[in-house]
Amino acid sequence: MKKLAKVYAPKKVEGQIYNLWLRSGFFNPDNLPGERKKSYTILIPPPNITGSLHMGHALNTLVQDILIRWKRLQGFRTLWLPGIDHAGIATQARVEKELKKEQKTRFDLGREKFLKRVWQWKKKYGNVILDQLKKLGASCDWSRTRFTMDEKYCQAIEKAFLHYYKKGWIYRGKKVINWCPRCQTSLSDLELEYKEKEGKLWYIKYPIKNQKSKVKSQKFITVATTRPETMLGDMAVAVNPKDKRYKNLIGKKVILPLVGREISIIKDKLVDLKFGTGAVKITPAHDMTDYEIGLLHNLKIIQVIDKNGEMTKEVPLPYRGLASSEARKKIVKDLKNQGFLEKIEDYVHQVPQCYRCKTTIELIPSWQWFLKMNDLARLAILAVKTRKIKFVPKSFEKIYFNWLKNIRDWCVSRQIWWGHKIPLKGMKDVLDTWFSSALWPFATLDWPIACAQNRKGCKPKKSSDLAKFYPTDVLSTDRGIINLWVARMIFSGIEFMGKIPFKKVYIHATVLTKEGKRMSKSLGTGVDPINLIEKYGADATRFGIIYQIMGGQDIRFVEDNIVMGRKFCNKIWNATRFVLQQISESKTQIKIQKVNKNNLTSADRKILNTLNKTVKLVNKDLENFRFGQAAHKLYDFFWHDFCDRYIEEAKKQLQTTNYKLQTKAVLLYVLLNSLKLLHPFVPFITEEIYQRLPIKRKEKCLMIEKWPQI
RNA sequence: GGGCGCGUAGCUCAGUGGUUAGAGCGCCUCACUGACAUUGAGGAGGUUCACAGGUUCAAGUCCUGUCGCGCCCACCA
Repeated sequence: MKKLAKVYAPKKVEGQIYNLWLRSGFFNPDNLPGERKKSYTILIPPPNITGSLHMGHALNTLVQDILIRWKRLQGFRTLWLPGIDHAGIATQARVEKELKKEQKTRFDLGREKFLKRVWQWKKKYGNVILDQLKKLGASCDWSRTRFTMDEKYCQAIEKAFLHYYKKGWIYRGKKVINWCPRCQTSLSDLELEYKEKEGKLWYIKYPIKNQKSKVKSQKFITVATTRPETMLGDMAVAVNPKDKRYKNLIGKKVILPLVGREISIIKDKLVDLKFGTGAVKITPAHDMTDYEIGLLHNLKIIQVIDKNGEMTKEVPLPYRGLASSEARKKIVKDLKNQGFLEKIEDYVHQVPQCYRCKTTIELIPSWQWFLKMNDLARLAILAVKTRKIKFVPKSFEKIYFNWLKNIRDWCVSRQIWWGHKIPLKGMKDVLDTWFSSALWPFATLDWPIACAQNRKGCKPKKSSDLAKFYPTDVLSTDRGIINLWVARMIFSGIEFMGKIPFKKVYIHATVLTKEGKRMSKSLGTGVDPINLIEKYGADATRFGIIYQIMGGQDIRFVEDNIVMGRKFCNKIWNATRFVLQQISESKTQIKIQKVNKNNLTSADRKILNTLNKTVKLVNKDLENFRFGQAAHKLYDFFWHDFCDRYIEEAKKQLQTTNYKLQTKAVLLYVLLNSLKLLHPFVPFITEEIYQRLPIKRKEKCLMIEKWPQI
């Protein structure tokens, strides 16, 4: 037995230990020893191929690794399946940014060459995060790594699309949709970010036609708008039916300034009588609400802004071809000159922008593919209502229900190039990247190939992964994609597999800066977990982070806890040194399995009892996703109960011939069981120590030992 | 505009209505005695838990309101 160094040096052991695990093959459930009848499965939320590890990933990885390692020790057939996401818009935007350095656009290259470029990118950066996860100690089954554009995965997408299509749930239609003029694509409502901007509220006077002029009647109706350039597409002015101010104007015509078009004054409940003047200009082509009002009132749709954010030929000559922002300036100037501008107010409002490139969104009418959401939303709601799927913390179910209850049909087509083609003849569009993500829980397990189709849908072949691992146990993710991703996996799972995709949805805390702000790469407020691992070691980083996760509550990250983690690792190391020193002096074989109950001192009994109690409490905490609480208990047990109290007492007992042997046995017994308990949290150091432990009946790895029984 | 969460020691956070409110980090004093100075022993630090009311025999813990902070949702143009 090699002597342990006085100070634990993580760098010396982490790489070796990770290789030991890889060589063992035990990350793969097929290689696990023993019977292991029950499976336990987690699928990793696939990181984008554009990214590198940040604190959110690190935390999420720890949560999943702790659960998997714990269940593996408990004798489950554990699968933690890793993978990566092609991340349509995000990746495309990223590669376009690279191209920009060469002063090129994707259109300069053309579709084929551009896609070649993206695949090169994928090859280079596709596995960056997954490789970083290994540094954290993630025990994923790398042999099952999936990519959303794998051939098999593409088959799943095709199958799913056609299924919906045949059912009549996917249809093509022209609607007002969110359009990113930079990415040149449609976006779903969930792909917008709202940013507060200081703008103006322009009050514009629309002259009322045919005033057979009774002296007192109004000559104008004034509307307020934040986007005067859209007025060129106005098809009506709407007021609330209850608004007394305008009652006598309903049905009258107004002449649209600058355009000369005659449009009507209509009534609609959707108009808020408290906002602005209570009269709203209705532009069905460039506003969601206006579009809906337009449908109800049979208004024509005239598109005045095109896909490049420029004015179309539907507008009067002076404005044609202008960028919408230029058109705005000119229109305001002209309105002012012609006396139609009543006043301008400062106004702060939320402006939608593209969640990937931050360009301001235009709303334009466009032909797109939509997936009907009514029935699917109902399935998704039911699964959570009936508690088949539980959110932890439960409060997040509200966000989920809220979205599903007010859902609109999902615009699933995108006008980008990087993604899955819509599997119909002659279609150039590609699918929303989230359409493929929605199939993750079963597409990664080789649906539909693993299926024997029958009338009721998919029946997985017995030997397939799909049969063995679906439904999965836990989905752990960030709150930001509850609707974008989680909800869609739930209804997809039920629709295609006839079963929910996972039983629990764990929404982990968000890691904020010390100031309580979001960590952001561009602001330089992010903390790089890889740096922490370099500085303190992976175990210290793991323990320090998880120690702070006390519930759904967001955490403000401070390095202090990582310092604590490092000290704790050193404590584990040195307690081991002590125990090993005692045992190596002894010529007698220590039989830890047979701690003689009759010869125990009160200190012996106490530590054994406390150990049992700790096992029980840690189990309970982990069952309930209380990771921080479990870490606290283990810390207190190991440091205070074991080191401060028992080891100190043991030093005395070791002087007494009567107790000497028994004390050694208890020391080794408690140490071994502590290692097991600690292993999910600090896997490297515990494995390293286990490898050096002089015990009989040793497993190849601590990773596959037996979790302490109570 | 609606919803959710938070405001406890210098910092980051724990605290199932019930004894003198806890931990880690930081700070101070002492101790390098064979596991560990990434340690051990001891200590200071909360006008008592943002503020104001209320329920209760009893409130950091429950209720109402106010202020401050953060997040999510939303078709006020």
